[in-house]
Amino acid sequence: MFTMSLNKNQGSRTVVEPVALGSQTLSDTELSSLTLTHSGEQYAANDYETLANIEAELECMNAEEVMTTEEENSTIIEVNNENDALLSDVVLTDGQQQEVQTEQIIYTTANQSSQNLILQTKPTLQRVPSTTSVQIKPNVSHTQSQSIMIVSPAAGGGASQILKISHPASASANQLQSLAQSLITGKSPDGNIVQIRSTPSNKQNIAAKTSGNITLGNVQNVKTVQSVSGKRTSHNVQQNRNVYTKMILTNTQPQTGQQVLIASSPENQQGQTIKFLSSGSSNLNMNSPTKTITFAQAQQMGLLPSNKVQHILPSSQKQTGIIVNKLVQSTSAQPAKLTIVPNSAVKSPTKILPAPATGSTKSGNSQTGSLSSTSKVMHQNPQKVIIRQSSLKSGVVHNNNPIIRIPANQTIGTNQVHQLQVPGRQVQYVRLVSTPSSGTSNVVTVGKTKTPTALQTVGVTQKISGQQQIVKVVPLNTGSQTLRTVAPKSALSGNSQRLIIPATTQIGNQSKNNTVTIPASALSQLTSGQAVISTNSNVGNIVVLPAQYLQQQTDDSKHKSQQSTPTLLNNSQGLIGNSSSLSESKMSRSFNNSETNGIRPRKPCNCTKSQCLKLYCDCFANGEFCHMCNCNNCSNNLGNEEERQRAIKSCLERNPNAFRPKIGKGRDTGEDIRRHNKGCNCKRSGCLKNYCECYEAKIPCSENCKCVGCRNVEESTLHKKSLKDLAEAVEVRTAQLSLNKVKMQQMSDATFRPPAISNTGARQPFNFLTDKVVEMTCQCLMAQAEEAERNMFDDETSEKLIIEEFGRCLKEIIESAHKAEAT
DNA sequence: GAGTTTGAAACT
DNA sequence: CAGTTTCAAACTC
Repeated sequence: MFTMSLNKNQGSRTVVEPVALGSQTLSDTELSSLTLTHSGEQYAANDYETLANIEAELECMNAEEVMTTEEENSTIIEVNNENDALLSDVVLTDGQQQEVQTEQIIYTTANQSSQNLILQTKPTLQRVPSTTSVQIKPNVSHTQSQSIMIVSPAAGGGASQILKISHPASASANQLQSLAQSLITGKSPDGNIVQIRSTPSNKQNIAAKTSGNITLGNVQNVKTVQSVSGKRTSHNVQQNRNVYTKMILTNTQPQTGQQVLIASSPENQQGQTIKFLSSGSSNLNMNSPTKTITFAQAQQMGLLPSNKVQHILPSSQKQTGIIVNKLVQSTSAQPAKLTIVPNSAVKSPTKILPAPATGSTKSGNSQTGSLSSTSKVMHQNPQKVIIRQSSLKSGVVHNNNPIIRIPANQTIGTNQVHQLQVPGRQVQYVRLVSTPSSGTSNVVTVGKTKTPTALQTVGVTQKISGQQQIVKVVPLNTGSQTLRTVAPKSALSGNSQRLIIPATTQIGNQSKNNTVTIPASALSQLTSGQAVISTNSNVGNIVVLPAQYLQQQTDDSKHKSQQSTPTLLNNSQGLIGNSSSLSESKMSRSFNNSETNGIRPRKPCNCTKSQCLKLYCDCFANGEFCHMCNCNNCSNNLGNEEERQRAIKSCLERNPNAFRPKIGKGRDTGEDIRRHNKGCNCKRSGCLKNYCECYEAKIPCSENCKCVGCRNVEESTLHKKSLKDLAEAVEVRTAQLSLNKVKMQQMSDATFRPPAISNTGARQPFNFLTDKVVEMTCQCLMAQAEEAERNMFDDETSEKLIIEEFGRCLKEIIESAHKAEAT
């Protein structure tokens, strides 16, 4: 495992920690001797430097997608808060999110056969990234190839570069760094391979000077290199063979139908990042991209801010799809696993929606991606990627959207994999499709389970390539678990295997096997005849499912879920989410347990007429597929994807922000107060019942609201408002009384009218309640209210004073009446 | 659990 | 954009 630390707060300062690569410790000087080879050719590191000198300015690929300063936080890396041990190896010190240059680093953990290191830097407000120094410490022994992946936004361009470097197991940290510095090859928007050289001024000195450090920040100098045949750029580092250097530069234009992995944060999108990694090296089994939603699609769906998305195109054009977070896989065919470690303090719900039907989705042979929102460090064969989300303010609930990362697995044929992330939403879904021809594909979904549950295993049988594979489904929960096999719901015809997996779930204890974790919400897919495909060819295919799913499976499929809901809640994986979303808040109320455990954060819907394809349906509104709901005629599932896509499109046409969280931060003041973006419109509930979305979200009504008689105000404002409300109420009441009086008078005129003068000839008291008297009375009450406000009296005292004033007014009226009568 | 109330979403 | 209708959740009994 590599360990690196990044200190954002102090600009470029590099935090270096002792690193051990595998069992070996490499000296800094080893770096200089490192050479790169490509296709049998050997290149010295300097050669690549020379290549890097080919200057061509690569326009910022995502020029239009520059981060806006409006967003304060970026959500790029998810951090697993459960596994501190895991994080211990990964040291990421990012300080304030809103700081100038924030960079995030993602790196993978090494496994036996390969080590992967992913470094990710995050673009921030400033266009010129500061230098980021990363120190890498390999401390895990390994056998074969190792890779380093560096993802960093281009300076100011918003484009992300991904550098993948495969290196020999024996490579030292310095060597790795040197590789990273020496050559970065990417793909420009026009399809050219580009090389990016960091800090050109110190090319030769980089290795020595920055020994132990990788500078990612200055990617400003992008060099375009002529397209390599096959547009693949990979280099073997000759030093111990098995070393590859690969750099992939993100491209914002998914022109060729390539799909883009999208990660976005709903509210605070500042640092949203989309990463796509594709295997460029033939030596690496990364040929197949995983299809994801296109960028435009994501934007269309409102899931992805247009100015904050970055994509990385696969280096190979053959690949029609983009592999997201695809790790370099060694030829050992070991399954790659992606682990997303959610930021500890902040849970960011993420949703993945199927791409709109209109979006072109090419699919080709690709490896299915694996998505995991959380995972523990695995020491097993599967490669792992740990993605850590930084930049979220810890302890503060945000609307920040988590990032969806999908490790590449094989997906073959026309199957499509769509990923969408809905900001502020609680559940991430990944649909993985693999064709039978592909043999195996790893589908990894991560569900996070905090509460240990009994281990249950479900076996899903499916035929792939005429061969029946069994997928073992085990509960996410860690701890000793017993597996049991459950008969698959239905045999799947080979080509259309689908899995929808909530990204928020986390991989539980997968250390022992190649396991796939499937959140409960994804189970519905299985029940509908869809199967989870295990991609691991050589290892037992294991799919981890929530325990409750097993129950569901064993039960009649008709049972829709209210039964299972409680169980689900208990075992449910924690939502990584943004507490700011309305849905989340709903969830928190209704499913407190699930909030943290959360597989199924929300209540099942009960839609009957909307087919769950309108925003009436909470599931749909949250970008989730219905699962274990009580709805009738539900079309919010993969089986009706086209229809669903149309519905999504329709909703977005009506409201481009339809799928964005309703609750966000107040922007005016910058205060960290959640508020309803649209505001409520309550009239009768006083905003004190759950009918009110503000109240439901446990936030006070704001100026955005158009509610009437609102009582859902902040404590501080309650006092003032109560007085004003009281005065207003008096005024309204007075007006009503006046109106009633008029009406009464009219009625009296028509029917019964008490004599204005009593039998004694005296004037009746009510005749003294003229409009002027009422008005004067109201003025007195208002004056009293204002005075009480000035005096800062508490509500009770103020009300008392006003009432007393009212009594005094009445008394005066009566006295006046008596006087008039007397005269 | 049926019926009512409520307000957002959808529709006109 | 306002008014009305539809819808599903919240609420009441």
